[in-house]
Amino acid sequence: MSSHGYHPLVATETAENYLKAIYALAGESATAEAAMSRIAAVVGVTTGTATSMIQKLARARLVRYERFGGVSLTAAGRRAALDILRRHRLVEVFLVRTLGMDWSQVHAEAERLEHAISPRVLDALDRHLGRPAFDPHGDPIPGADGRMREPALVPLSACRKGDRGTVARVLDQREPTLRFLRRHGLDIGTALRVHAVEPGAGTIVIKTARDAIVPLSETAAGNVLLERASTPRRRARA
Amino acid sequence: MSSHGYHPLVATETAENYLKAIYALAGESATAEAAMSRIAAVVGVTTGTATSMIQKLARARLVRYERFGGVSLTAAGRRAALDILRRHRLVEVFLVRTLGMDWSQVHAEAERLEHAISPRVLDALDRHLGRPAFDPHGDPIPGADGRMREPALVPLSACRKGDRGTVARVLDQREPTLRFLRRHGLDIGTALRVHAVEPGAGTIVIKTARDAIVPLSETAAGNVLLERASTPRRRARA
DNA sequence: CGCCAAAGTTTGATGCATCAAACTATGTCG
DNA sequence: CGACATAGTTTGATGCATCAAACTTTGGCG
Repeated sequence: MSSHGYHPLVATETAENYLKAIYALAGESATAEAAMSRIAAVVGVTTGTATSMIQKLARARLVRYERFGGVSLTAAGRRAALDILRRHRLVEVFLVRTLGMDWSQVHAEAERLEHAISPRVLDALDRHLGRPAFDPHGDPIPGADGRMREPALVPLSACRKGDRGTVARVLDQREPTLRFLRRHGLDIGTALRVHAVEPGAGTIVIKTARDAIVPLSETAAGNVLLERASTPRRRARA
Repeated sequence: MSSHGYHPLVATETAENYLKAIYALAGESATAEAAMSRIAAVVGVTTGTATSMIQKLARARLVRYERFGGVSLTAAGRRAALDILRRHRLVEVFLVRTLGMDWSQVHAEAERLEHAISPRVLDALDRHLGRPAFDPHGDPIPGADGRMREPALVPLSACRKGDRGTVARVLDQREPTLRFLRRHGLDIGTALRVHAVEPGAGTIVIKTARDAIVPLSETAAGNVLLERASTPRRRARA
């Protein structure tokens, strides 16, 4: 019951969550810094708590930190963050493809499970799923070597009337958003056309292949990334 | 990242481990009591730690406890323990059947995963696996209602020369034991015959359908449960 | 330039889970 | 019956993660 036996990259689940938050905020670039208050908000703690946790991560050489300066990931920290992201996204693929769960629910579930996946299970899962490159929301899955290609995609909010493309990625993981998109047939891989842009109303109206007309706010449209119709590529189907 | 949203039966992972330990030691019977030192040993903590944790579980009405008296599960505690057992065993079936892992490894992995499985995922998993009744070691899986049938089986150590049967359950989850059994073709469902009982050597020698002759100590044989040849029944195949 | 709000840090406290070590019941055996 | 070993409990401490609240920088603006 007690002895576990394999030594995870990072000491605790909590630390993993902080690293994931910093990665999400600062991204791939080693220079980009995350603000303490943003980290605290994403992890869901007070800024005081975040400060002391970040100081601990800095002592463990997972982040670079200077009093009143920003926070950025070290190479080791980035590796750990990508490892967590890999676990999270593979779990999402599993939940959708193998267990048949809805894409609107799997983010929260993967949040729980990602910390309990050992390298052995992760590898078996990856093999079982056929080494997928994208998760059910179109997010790319880092490889076992920590490398990840982020295809260049256009946010729907940057498109103009008449533009065509297919839904390639949805950045917003919130359940209502994803349920809304699914309800209107806007799954990953769906072809669509920008029917109208209404700056006055702050909306972008799209028309799907099934001739459904769906208006989205600019904010919502900013979270839907398109692959331009002219440049076909293979993607994971959810 | 922060908000989880579903409220588990028991507050913490640690508490779950204590309940599981008590169930393993005291079993189904409400009267049976587990000794503090045994609980501490199974969970892997000092007796002092166990005492204080048990006192907390008693306050939460999950166990019955009296100073210097034994520890037993309340109805609520037993329900929680069976729920954990269900998660553990379904995860084991998944790891073997879906991911193709070896039965000698899955116990340790399930130990990690069982705490991260939400009711929703558990249910999807159960459906995906076809609602199995036994895990890869032949242990029965409690139903969603908390009910569990433990078929009556005979330990190999209680058999006599000439007795026949099939391996139905292995109580010892340790990796070397399971690797040994598999190496000698003693999987769940394997038919065998007791070839000789050697009280002098403290061994029981069995002969498999493939004519392999395997000697086991009485202790090891006590952990291998047989289904008598005369009473066929359907079991989960690993 | 100097002040102030916003962002960040520190401090002192809490609850959880743990340990080592001091202490206390229990029951067995001479 | 009583002493003693064994099992169990208590106490005081540690480390983790957290909060609220007091405090300190920083940077922009009047």
